Amino acid sequence: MNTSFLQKSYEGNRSASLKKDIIRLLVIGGNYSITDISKEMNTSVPTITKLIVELISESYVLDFGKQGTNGGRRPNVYGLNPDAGYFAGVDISKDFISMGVINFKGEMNEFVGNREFVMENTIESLDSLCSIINSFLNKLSIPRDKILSLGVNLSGRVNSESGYSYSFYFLGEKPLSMLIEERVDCPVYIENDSRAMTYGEFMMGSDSHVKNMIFINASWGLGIGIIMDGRLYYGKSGFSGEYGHFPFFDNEIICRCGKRGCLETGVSGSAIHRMFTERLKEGRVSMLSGKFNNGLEITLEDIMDALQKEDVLAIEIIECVGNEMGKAISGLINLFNPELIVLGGTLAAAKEYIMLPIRSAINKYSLILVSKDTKLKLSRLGEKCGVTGACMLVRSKTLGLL
Amino acid sequence: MNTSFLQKSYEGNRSASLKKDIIRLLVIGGNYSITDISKEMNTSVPTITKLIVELISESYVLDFGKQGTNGGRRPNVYGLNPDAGYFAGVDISKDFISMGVINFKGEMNEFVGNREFVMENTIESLDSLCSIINSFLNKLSIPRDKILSLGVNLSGRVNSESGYSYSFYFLGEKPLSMLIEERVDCPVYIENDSRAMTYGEFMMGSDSHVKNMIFINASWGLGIGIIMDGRLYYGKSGFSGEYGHFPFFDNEIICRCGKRGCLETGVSGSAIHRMFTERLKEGRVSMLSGKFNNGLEITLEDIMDALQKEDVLAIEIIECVGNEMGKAISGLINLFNPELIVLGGTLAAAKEYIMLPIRSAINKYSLILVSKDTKLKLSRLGEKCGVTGACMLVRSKTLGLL
DNA sequence: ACTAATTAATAAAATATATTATTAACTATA
DNA sequence: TATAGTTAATAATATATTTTATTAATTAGT
Repeated sequence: MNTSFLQKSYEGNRSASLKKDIIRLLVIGGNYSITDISKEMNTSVPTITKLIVELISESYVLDFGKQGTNGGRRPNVYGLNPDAGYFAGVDISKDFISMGVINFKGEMNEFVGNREFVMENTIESLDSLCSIINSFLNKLSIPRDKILSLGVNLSGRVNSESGYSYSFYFLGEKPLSMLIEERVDCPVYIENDSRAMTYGEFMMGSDSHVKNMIFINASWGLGIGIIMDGRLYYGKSGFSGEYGHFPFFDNEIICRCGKRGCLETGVSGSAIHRMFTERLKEGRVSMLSGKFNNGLEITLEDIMDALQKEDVLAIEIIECVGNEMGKAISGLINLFNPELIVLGGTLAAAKEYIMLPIRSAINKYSLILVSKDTKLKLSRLGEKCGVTGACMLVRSKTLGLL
Repeated sequence: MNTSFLQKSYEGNRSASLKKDIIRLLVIGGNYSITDISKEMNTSVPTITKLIVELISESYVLDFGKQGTNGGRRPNVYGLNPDAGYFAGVDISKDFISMGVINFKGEMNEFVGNREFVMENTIESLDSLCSIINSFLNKLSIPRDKILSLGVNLSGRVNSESGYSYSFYFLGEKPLSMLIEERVDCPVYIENDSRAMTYGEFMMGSDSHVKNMIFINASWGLGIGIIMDGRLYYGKSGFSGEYGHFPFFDNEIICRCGKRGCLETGVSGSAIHRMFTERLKEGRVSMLSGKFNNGLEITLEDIMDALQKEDVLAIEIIECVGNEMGKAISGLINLFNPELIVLGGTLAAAKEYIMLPIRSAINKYSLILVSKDTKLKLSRLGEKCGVTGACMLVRSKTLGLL
């Protein structure tokens, strides 16, 4: 009878579906009084009262006691029980992984950023990834069985529904999510990195009322995430947002996808890296010239560091890339008429060095009437964006809130 | 008590909201038995029975009697009453207007295609437009008060919520929808032409299960419409879909929007028209050379006619434009991972002449994994697309089904 | 400190909806 | 053409939900 709203099929079970709606409300809006929930959900106070009592007895919800008010009897406010369960997230990028855990309320309890890890398309690499995840989870003060699920971000084509990753860790028959599940012994959802970051920024961003936003993940590659009418957009197989492979340039640079002219070949961390080393080869000077001339590998992180130290070559290249990115963003504005565009990923660390040329290109290339609707911001979450998104998204998936 | 589900606010009125859901179901799926509706809506048979009886007494719904079955008692099937009301639609393009009327069931009763009309940004032009609409509506066999609303398609930036059109008929203080309403004495909704066409194709297309589709309106300009998760996408102010002004080319052609490099300058009817006349000026021959050399104006329609007659220059230019369009469509595929892309508008009449280069460019420029999800089709509705969309959309808006 | 006004929470009554049982209408098959 | 099996529609009953009334807790003003 008193089945958890998480379990079973609740098709046509109004009570369970209302409970889910309450959880959704608390996830998005924090704490609420019964009267507020009742108004928000167009459902009577006695019904909400009954459901809240049940949710408390199931320990998903806590009574946080009386709240201050502007006249009248003070209501009790209710919110999610932080300890009802935890959700872990892993963000895998080109050379690093980051991991974290959020509680039921969505607060991040643990975070490990940018641990070095080189991904290879082998079972061994997957084993090693999973043992890193396992040791992270075991070191937590949270009992292992309280971690309800794990979200894993990967770049490239990821079908989070089927659990298959096609660009990385495409290791044959079984879906990747199942392979990881077998190794970490906990439900696993995989997701495209840009989409997860988008969700993180959407849920944690200051503009929580925003219903139409585009997140730009400008890292080694370039991907975007799309929130439309308040929902994360996937597309037919979850491959939406591959803006990096938009045929944007008339150049002869071969993209890692095999095609040429991709936006990514001119607008991305890899593009900056290529341009920068090309210039060094041509004899341009930079504070990285020494390292380069000693035959050492220049990384994208080196370039971003140099930028912070006002390296002229880095500034110049970022400006150039920013201009093209602004042009590309103009296209998105004309296409989506979004309320908000958030720039995130590695390149977002360039802050105003990249935002300035972007803004000026938007003025140049987008329809003014359309672009004046659109706010452009830097990611609030920074390097935690990927993990936050992974955690938030896996919570929503687990609770069935999407 | 027995308030029509169309009127008043039905916030928190379950009965009215269920009625709307039934209407929505019948709009999308045609006729249903009570059992089917009950299953589809997760609501009990007695409840649905009660609501259907009410809807019949309100004359929105008709009992179409017994249906054949595969064993067991035959159910009565119910569907929309065609005569419950009518919806008119007007599609205004560069040089023509088309008008039509659908009944409550969505069947087109009347259609007048491509009546010549030159739109100007003046009150006089608007007066003349409205008198054309009025005489069309008055000539119908349908009593005027049975026409519940009128949908008007315009190209350019249209905010259908506020009723303002910013690109055409931007005539000052009052919203355009109100100006037309005053002249035709019937509720008016204005809409962007590409979006309306998209909705028409979405509702009438063969692939009715498709939840993610992109419609490409390739006419004098180039616009797209977006259906995501089964819903028509508007964006913040309803300006989404302005793909024609995506900064796509590195050319020096000034677009009608004032910017340069817009996709429209290379992929659109106007681009074909420009290229064609340029070639004629350069001395290239075509079956239109005679007309051109006599100093007569060559229209886009002339070129499309010549194409049908296998004019080599027309074929050549269409092929070239098709290739660029395919490149542009590849970008959309990578971005949206849609299930279906429909090509409509004037250029769709070029059929395989344009589809072939488009398909080949998609193979060249899109990610195979993504594009193999996507079917590409020509519009089923052809020249009726705009009016059909206007009618279907204004029905949905009036019935509150969006 | 008392009173009126305001809002919250609970209880009782009324209404709405769903479940189950029953009857009806039909198909397929012996 | 009878009969078992199947599905639909209706009736009766049970359950769920809302509405209204009542009580509780609080603030602001006198």
